[in-house]
Formats: sequence, C-alpha cells, structure tokens
Amino acid sequence: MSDPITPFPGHDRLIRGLERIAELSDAEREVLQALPLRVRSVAKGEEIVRENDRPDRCCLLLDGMLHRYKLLPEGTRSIVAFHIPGDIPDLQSLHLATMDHALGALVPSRVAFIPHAALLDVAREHPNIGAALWRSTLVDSAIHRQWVIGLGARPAYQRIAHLFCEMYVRMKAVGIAEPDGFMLPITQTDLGDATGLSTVHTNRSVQELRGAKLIRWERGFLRVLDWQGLRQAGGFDPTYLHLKRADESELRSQSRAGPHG
Amino acid sequence: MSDPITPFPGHDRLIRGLERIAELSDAEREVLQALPLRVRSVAKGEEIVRENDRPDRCCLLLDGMLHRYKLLPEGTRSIVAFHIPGDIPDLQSLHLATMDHALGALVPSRVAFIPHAALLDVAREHPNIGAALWRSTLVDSAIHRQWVIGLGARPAYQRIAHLFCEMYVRMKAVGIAEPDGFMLPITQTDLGDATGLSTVHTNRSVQELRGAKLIRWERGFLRVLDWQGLRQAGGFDPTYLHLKRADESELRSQSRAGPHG
DNA sequence: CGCAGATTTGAATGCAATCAACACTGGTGG
DNA sequence: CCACCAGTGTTGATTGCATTCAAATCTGCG
Repeated sequence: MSDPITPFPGHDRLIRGLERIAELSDAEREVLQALPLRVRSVAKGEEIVRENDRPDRCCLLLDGMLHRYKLLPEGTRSIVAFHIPGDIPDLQSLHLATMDHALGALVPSRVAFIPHAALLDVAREHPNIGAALWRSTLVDSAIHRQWVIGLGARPAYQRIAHLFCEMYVRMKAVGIAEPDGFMLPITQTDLGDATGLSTVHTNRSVQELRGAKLIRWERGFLRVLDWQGLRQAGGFDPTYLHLKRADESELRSQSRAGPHG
Repeated sequence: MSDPITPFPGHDRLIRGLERIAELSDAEREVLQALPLRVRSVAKGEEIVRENDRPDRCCLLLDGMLHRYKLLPEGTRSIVAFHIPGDIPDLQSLHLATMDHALGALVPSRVAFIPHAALLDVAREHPNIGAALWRSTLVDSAIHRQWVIGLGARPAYQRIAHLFCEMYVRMKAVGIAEPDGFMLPITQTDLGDATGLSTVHTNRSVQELRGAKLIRWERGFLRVLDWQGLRQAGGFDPTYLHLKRADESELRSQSRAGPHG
C-alpha cells in the first residue's frame, strides 16, 4: 500500500496520454514530470470516486482498466466509458464540482492522484498544457457522442465491433496494444452494460464476431484476426478520436492481421 | 442578410449562457461584451457547419434551435445534441480541429460567429472566462453521458420524458421558458432521431405522455401539465446539468403546473 | 385547391430481453 | 485433494418492445 509522493513512474503515462492528442515541448514535458503524483493500487470492483462526490484531485490511470458508470434505480448499471492507462477519467471534476457518475476499477489497477490545485496551476502557467487537458476532455466527449450514435442507431453486432475497434486504436495510440490485439480484461456483462445489451445477447453477438473470423477473445486478450473486416463490421472511422496525424495514418494503412508491427 | 460586426445584441445571450453555469465578474462581462460577433440568419434545415470541416470560428446561437447530428452510411440521421439560445454548439472546435459531426438548424434561427482567435485570447487573458468555456464543454459532455444512459437503459417512454425535462430545465436556466412550458419546435422525426426510436414509436410514446396528462404539445409549444409526474416518468435528476445552486433549487421546489412563476 | 410535410393508426415482423438451465473456471475451505 | 461455490460463459425457448410496411388523416402554405 505505497502512498508516497512518487516523483517518477506515473509521469510517463501522463505524458504519453497527452501526447497522443497534443504536441508537447521539452519544457512542458518537464513541467508535467514535476507534478505531484500519489500512487495507489485499487482492487477489482473497487469504487475510486463515488457519484455525488466532490473530489479535490484527479485520477490518472497507470495500469489496469477503469470504467465510469451510473447505477440506476432499477438496479441496472450503465457504463458510460472505459479507460485505459494514460487516461484521466475524472478530469472533468476540475471544473464540474459534483460527480454525476462513479469511477471504478474493472480489474486490479494502479492509479495516481493529482491535486486539482496542481493541475489548475500548470494549466494556467502553461497554456499549451491547459489546452491539451481541455482537449483531452473534448476527446472524451467525442467518444461519448460516438456511443450515443452507436446506441441509437447501430445493431448489436456492429456496436460491439465498433467498441472493439475503438479500444484497439486507443491502446495503440498510447503504445499498450500488441501487434495482433490487445488486453481486454472485462466480462461480457461489462460489455453488455456498456453497449446497452443483455449479457445473453452480448454473448451471441461476440460469437458472431468469432464466427466471422474477425476476432478471438480468450483469457482477457482480444486478438484481432481481420482488422479491415472488423472496421467494416463496426462501421468504424477513427476521426472522432482526434489522434495526431501520425498515429492515425499508421492505423489506416495497416492491413489484415499478421504478427508484423 | 445582415453580416456586419454587431457589437451588441448577441452578447447578452452569450453572457446568460455562461452565467447559468459559472460566476462572472462585471469586468469579465465587459470583456465578453467586447467580443466581435458576426450575426447571421440561417434557414430551417440549413447546415451551419459540415462534418469534416475545420472551422476557424465558433457559432453562438441567439434565437431558434440547432442540432448536432451525423448522417450514417445506411442513410439514417443520428442526432447527438439539441441546442438552445445561449449555447455554443461547436465550442469544441476550439481545440478539436476537425468536426466529427455536423451542425444544423431545426428551425429558422439567428446565430453569431466568434473567431477562434478572439475566444482563445479572451480565455488566456481571463482565466475565469477560460474556465467557464471549458466548463461549458464539460456540461455538454455530461449531457452526452446522460443520453448514453438513456439510450442504453431506458425504455422509449422514459427516454422521451427525460429529454423533455432536460430541455425544459435548460431553457429555464437561460430564461427562455414560459412558466407553464417551453417552445419545442421540432418534429417527432427529429425527436425519434435523437432518442433512437422510429417516428412511429416516438409518436406512440408521446401519445402515452399526453394520455398520462403529463404534457401537451401543440404547434411547437410543449406545455408541462405535471412537472413532478414528468420528472418521475423520465427518472430525471438535474444534477448532471451542473447549474448554479440558485437555478437548481428553484426547479426542485417547483410544484405541479399552474401559471404562477 | 392541391401538394408536401407531419402526425396518426393498423398489422406484421424481428431484434433483443427475459426466463431457465447447464457448463466451465478459479478460488476456498474442509 | 477434492467438494463446493460464485462468477462467467453458453445454449434453448419464450416473450415483448420497437421496427417496418402501408395507408389514412391532418396541417400549413403556395
């Protein structure tokens, strides 16, 4: 249960997370390196921030996977976002005092807390970093929009394919994907709560994707067998992730499968 | 087709729009008053910003109603947001260069364009205004999240009730609602495209709301007959709109109908 | 008046939810 | 070491909410 102010390991994640969408100078990277991080491990299923909380710090994900969700009166859980290392899932709390949803861990994870005050200072002193943070919340918003579109207009099969594409591309962008797939250590129940489908129907749709030889998904690793096919199945266009050109073109050109980078 | 730099009429809308969620000083209001606005009328159905555009200005809505939407390959239109006077629907373009959706007018409207450069300057020189703008995009994002929840977990009837509540409260917050309802000059087709329902089923759900004596909706005016009932039908909790305390408590306490303020 | 867009109604179909079991996995404790 | 259990994944059967297809009515407007 280490809870010291660690001046090192998490900063790389933070910087990579921001650099996938924004340009940073050396000086700015150094400023970020100096941010105080309080590292903590969280257990699977643990709630990191509660609905209605008024946090005074943000949570940077270092390792593992988090989700943002809301429990409805009927007892159902609605997942509104998945988060991967490098993300700051509750960055919005910087300017929206009250949490309108909860943040929790889907698997054992490591997070780092950054005081609001520190982030606000940095954002004010270094407008470019401020812009990057703002931009980061805007990409988050763009992902929400895409989910709205998916839930409103796409059938189950396509919805799931789209989500797989999204997670794959996001992970590639921070360099934590493998050449042939990525870790997706969530349950089908989680997937269903995120796509608005029952677990049963989620299961059947995943099987369809397997049957179409687009993916394999075992022991938490999702292997992409046919990237072009999966993209097509999901109607996926990465524009909305607003990655920097380089990352984006890389993934466009990538052809089907094969264990080559 | 007036297209002069009008230094006056739109600024009130802008200020009211920001003040529903943020505190502004007199000095800051004056700074906002000095922003250059280019006012324009747009026709019903007109596209103001196109998908894939890279705008160099933002669009402030003065009168009317706009929507953000995306046309899918299958030919369907997915509406991801409705906008009312005081909103800046494409504020995200300030930091996300490429539009990942379109912006259009649902009814004849008046908008004012503000150059990105001007907004960025103001945001940098006046951190509190910058925070208010950022905050504004965060509320937009929170609304998206709520739509995700609705589309993923709520049945048609509830979804529509929830949307009606949301629009009512947002309009109250900028002072353009009537005591007994508000202008909602959209078609049921629009409503369906926003709630992920067919027009037929949208129609039937609206009729249910009417049958339950919760609303009336004629000639573009939605009369709220039973606010508490409507709130309950939609499972509506306004927390996610992040209004300033005052506005929020006002609406909580308001009881059923009646033409008293 | 006649037309286009919007609303409404009816009937048939279908996607996805629900209900109900069963299989598989990993972890725990006897 | 194995029995047991909880969580997860899978399959089958049934139900139902919402879609689609089709057509009639209503409304505003040129």
